[in-house]
Amino acid sequence: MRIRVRFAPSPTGYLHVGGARTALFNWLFARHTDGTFILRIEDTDRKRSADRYEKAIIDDLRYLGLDWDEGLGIGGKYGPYRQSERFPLYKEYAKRLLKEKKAYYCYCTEVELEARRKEALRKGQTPRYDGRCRNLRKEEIKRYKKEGRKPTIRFKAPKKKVVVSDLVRGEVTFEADALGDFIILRSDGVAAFNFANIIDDMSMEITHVIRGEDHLSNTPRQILLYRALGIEPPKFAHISMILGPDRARLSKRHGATAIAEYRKKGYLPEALVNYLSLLGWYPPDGREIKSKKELTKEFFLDNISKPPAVFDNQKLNWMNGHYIRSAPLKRITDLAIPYLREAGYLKGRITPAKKKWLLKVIEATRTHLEYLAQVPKEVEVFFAKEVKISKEGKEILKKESSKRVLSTLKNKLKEIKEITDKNFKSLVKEIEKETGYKGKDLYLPIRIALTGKNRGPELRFILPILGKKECLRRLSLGRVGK
RNA sequence: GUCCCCAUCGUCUAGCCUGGUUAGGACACCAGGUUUUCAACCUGGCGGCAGGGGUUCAAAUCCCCUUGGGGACACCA
Repeated sequence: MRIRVRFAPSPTGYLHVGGARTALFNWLFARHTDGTFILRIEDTDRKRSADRYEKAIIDDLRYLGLDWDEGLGIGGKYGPYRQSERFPLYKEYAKRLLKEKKAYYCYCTEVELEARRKEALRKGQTPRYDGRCRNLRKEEIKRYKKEGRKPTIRFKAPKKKVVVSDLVRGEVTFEADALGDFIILRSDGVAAFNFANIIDDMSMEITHVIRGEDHLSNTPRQILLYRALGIEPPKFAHISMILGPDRARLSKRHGATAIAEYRKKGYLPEALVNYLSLLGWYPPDGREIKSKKELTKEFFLDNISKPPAVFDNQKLNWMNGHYIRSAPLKRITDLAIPYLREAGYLKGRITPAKKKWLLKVIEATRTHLEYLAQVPKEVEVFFAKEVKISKEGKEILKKESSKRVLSTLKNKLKEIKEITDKNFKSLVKEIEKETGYKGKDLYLPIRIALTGKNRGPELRFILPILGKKECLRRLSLGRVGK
């Protein structure tokens, strides 16, 4: 049988790293097994769901390159793939359970329920529905109806031990009285999560449910529902949570958690995917840098690790930097252009000559990058109109040796047509020969006079990128080099 | 509070299932090399089996307890 897995986000917020990791694991498993990856939207909470989130989630999945074979925007024979369009189906199954006496109407109001819940919590008891509406007498029902109460439908949870057989955790046993009768259809007729979820998994013939560990304790409820419907449940794999540095569940207060934020900051999809793949999974050969193709080949549910994983931004940054350095220069340059525009360094159309120049600028600076939003800061020296020299820099320029090096450089520059990658070396050699200075005495004054800073991109990049004219202009700024 | 999950360097983790390893790798950190600087890169170093009981000739590995962390207990998903 062909493997069918799904990613089923609810559109109540942006795709965050945890969701992305779940989507990725599902995707990898589907691709590894040549199965089907399905995207389904769980929007039964009409109040919190929003179209813009649905759109954003789709954008982010596309950005990560996690394409789906069936579902939203694609269709398929198991559709519709939006739960809000499947309400009749849930109702039908709820009615069936009602008829089979496996569910019942409950007339308790939200206010009553909440009060009882709080009371139980206060007393240190497990908050659980007491089943008081299980056997309502006719007159009671009449009275409630008269009061205008709209009933929910509750599932009669059998008081039996439930064993969840989990692919990553093994057999997990839940005690018989751990759960009360839970709501499957709300008073407004909309299915509750546990119900809609299993009806869809069942009717979409999902074979493996790979999801966050926070769903592990939902699973016994769902298994009970499968049993009541006489259906074999899918296989479950609960992957551990992603934590912040303080070991609390990762959330906004830990900083960036939305994939969209990482995208905006200029994280490459392959870096994000690669880093996320390492959160709770380990490649058999121990080599961590992996393309999506390799990940697909090697990913299997066996080597998923159980303990929760702390999200390490430093490692992500390192990995993103690695991909920035090893990607084709042209691609990184193209990706950097929007950031340069935003910084005001680039305006209008980019001529081929300008593009060529930009490639060099990125080549000179990419080794310093962790993410693309850092580009403007790194390339500043090439765009600055003025050269601001630090106090220490001024001290160095005051030295007799510096003055001689710079005036020689100036003269040499005037003699040549243009400074290029090729003649840079010989130019420096000539200055060295003529002045007798080398090393720091030779290079540092040039760097400072040209950029104002004593660190930055390599000089062999700086001179050709600035060009003869700009070099001479900068040398004459602030009476330097006279 | 009750139930469930988890526990190897600061972090991600390999090793655990099928006891015998100098407990391995990656990020970070430190040092050296390379480079005119920084970065990148290369080499080396620092650093860990939460604690306590068992079982066994032998325990990171199997069992129990403690501790710690996380999750769930909604007309949220």
